[in-house]
Amino acid sequence: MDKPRVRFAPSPTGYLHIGGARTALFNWLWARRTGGTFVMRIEDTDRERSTQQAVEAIFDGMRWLGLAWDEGPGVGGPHGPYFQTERLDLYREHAERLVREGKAYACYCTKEELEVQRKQAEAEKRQFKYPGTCREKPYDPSKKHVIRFRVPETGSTSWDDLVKGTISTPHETLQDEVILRGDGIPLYNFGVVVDDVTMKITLVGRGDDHVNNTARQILMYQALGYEVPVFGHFPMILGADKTRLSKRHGATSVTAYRDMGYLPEAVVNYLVRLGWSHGDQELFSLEEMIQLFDMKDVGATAGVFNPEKMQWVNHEWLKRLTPPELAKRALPYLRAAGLPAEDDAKLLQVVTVAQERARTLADYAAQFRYFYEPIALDPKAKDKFLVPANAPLLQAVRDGIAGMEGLETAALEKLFHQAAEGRGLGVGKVAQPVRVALTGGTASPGIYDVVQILGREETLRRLDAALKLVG
RNA sequence: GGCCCCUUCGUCUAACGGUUAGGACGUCGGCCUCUCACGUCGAAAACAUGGGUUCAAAUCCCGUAGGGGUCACCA
Repeated sequence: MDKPRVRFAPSPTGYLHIGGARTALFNWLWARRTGGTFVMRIEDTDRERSTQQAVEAIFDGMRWLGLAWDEGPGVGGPHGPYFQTERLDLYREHAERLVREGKAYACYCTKEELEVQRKQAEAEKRQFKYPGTCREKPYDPSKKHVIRFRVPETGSTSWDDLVKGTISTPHETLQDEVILRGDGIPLYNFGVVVDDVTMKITLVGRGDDHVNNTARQILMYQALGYEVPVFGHFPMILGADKTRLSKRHGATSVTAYRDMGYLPEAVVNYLVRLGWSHGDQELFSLEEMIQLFDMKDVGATAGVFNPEKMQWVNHEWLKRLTPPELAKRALPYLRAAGLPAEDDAKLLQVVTVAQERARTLADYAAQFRYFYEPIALDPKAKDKFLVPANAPLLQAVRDGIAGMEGLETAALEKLFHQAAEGRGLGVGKVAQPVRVALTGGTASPGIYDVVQILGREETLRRLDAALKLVG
């Protein structure tokens, strides 16, 4: 059997969104898994809404996720061009052939005429369906016309959907739809069929919302005399209110998650688990997914996008990075937050302590500003811990650090313990005031780590400032 | 409204006729501990509903309800 050929065919009307990314991912995984080919095609026939900017945004998102295409824009391939607007001749040829064979016909009805009929049907509470007005009229290319596809009036078309099983569509619910507009631009269903045929696509994996297009497309394949591919329809991704995921549910573009400090590994991992699973396993590398993914394991039910779980997945991936790798990835986020971070030993220390504490790379900047900037003293923390009673403790720590050779953990530990025990206190009683003095708040990484990252000079400066404040 | 699809903890899901219905996120509690987090232990939490079929149904069939999708010279 030939290797599968799959495709991702977005319309460049906006950024790459979560749902599109998952569709792309499933197709990509299948291609990688089977040694097949992943084709990228841009469906830009809606000239009003398609933009070059959106094309770039989609490519950008795909590249970030690590989903490279084997054929398509940029990489070329034997079945191009890969933009529909560059394939207009192909659609016309196919449409004309259908007209010649009587499987399609020219329709001279105007939009206005049809609109009147549609209104009429609506008024009579009737389902509007193109009545076949031009079905038997002779072909006159000199008159303004569109091409309509002739659909059987009875019977039904069914197919064995890879994820949903057998689906059947009665022909009476279909109509003679327009496949080619007067200006030669194909309509969606026709463009898809001609392209999938000429690009030799063997498996069409796409969103659930295309189920109702499938029978008409199959009818077109048959009219054209081409082999029908296998179809698989992935369930929708929903928002918390169980309606289709959209902007009002929050961020929906994959690049928004990049900007929020998510790792592509995590986004892909989360997305693959939305509609697919492998036993109890939650974490998958791209390599593991490729090995384990199977279209047959894709579930049939729509899934709610859960930002909390994606954050958890992100944290898991963050925890798996080595500190140098983490530093490299975190640096741009610290910079973006206006922090004077460098790719140096200090950054390595910061990301190491942040690794278990922050769930996104953006959190590294948000939560650990005080390693790079003067502290923002939390008033409540100040009132509770920077009080005269704690002055001797702060002083003891300050003097101890001032007199230390280095800042080894063991030495710091000894200092804090002595300061506490000498007064019959627990270490926490010392650590908290110091923590407030050094970080401005009551929650931070281990206090010895904080001292080491800040360094002796800065630690002493902050302790002195706190002592002054205490009075 | 017509047609199509879907229905297991709040959420993602496992189960492929026989399980105390499992795991994960989230939530709550214990432990660990210099705070936070991590880790760890534990708890609460689901088969939409009514009929069949079967010795046996979350699993198969039918109905009902609920949800989603789609009905363009958009994609």
